[in-house]
Amino acid sequence: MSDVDAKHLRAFIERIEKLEEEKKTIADDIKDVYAEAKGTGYDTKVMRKIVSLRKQDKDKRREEEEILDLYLAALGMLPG
Amino acid sequence: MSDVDAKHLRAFIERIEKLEEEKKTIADDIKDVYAEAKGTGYDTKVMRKIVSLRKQDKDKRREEEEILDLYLAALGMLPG
Amino acid sequence: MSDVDAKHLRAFIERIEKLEEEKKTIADDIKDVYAEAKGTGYDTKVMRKIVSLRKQDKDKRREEEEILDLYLAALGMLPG
Amino acid sequence: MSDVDAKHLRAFIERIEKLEEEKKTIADDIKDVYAEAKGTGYDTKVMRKIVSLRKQDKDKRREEEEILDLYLAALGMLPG
DNA sequence: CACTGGAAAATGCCGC
DNA sequence: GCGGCATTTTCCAGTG
Repeated sequence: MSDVDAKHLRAFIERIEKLEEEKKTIADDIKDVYAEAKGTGYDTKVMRKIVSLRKQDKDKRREEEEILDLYLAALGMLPG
Repeated sequence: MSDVDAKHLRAFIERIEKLEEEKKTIADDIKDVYAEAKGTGYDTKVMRKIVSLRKQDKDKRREEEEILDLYLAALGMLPG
Repeated sequence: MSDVDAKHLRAFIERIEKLEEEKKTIADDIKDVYAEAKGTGYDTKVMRKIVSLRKQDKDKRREEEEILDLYLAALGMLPG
Repeated sequence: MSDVDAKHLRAFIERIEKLEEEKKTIADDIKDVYAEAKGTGYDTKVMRKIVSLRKQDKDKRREEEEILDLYLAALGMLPG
């Protein structure tokens, strides 16, 4: 591997590591919020379940749009 | 649960969801970097290994510093 | 490890391997059904999406029941 | 899509869902065996490794037999 | 501190 | 043959 390649690879690695750090920071922030909520008396287990259910709603809606696109594409490709 | 509580809980949930979204954005960015690296010919599996190893190094170093601090603290030699 | 232990472990491993085989058989059956459907003109991508959405429905319903239990438990209303 | 087609599609979907359920049942059975093994003191991580290695062996042996068959066929020495 | 449940990573599969 | 996608497996934090 040439020096140039090595530099290139190193740049990629460093970009990733920087992003990973940012991601970790946010993950810690999330933990903090749960901890704060717990500190004011909320049940984190319930909270996590709520967050999870709401996420499922979003995901499902997104997928329903996808399948609609699939249907439309299928209809657009019919000979008639 | 009173209205005030409900509002409070809702605020926590929304903070979490916002953070989760940010986290997802960054995770996607990381994927993009890997994809870009792959597009220029790098093996992402190897790259992931490198990132992982370097992370272990970092964690190890951090841990060693913590232990050192513990020793220093025990000896009453820490400025704090 | 004693001979008895070795036998015991071996028995566990073999039970697992047998089950894994059965699982693979069923996975292959599923593939066959998709292939058959494709052969009669259906779009497998659409089919997979349908199956996936219906599965989400089921999962979500199950989770909603779980969170209901959590609520009831929190209110001290669960016979547990 | 005609009613007949709809019925046909529905039948395919239901066959798949039934098989998926069976697959899930077996997957759960496997989990149970691991749990039982764990309960009697075995390290499931090690067990998983063993199962995985043995699977690789099996796959490798199968592949080698296939290659052998190819050779034999090329030489006109296969009974089929 | 062991266990469960959820996130992340790795693998395999399908369609193009 | 490859890229994207889904499944599976692995890992880790949170909980009791």
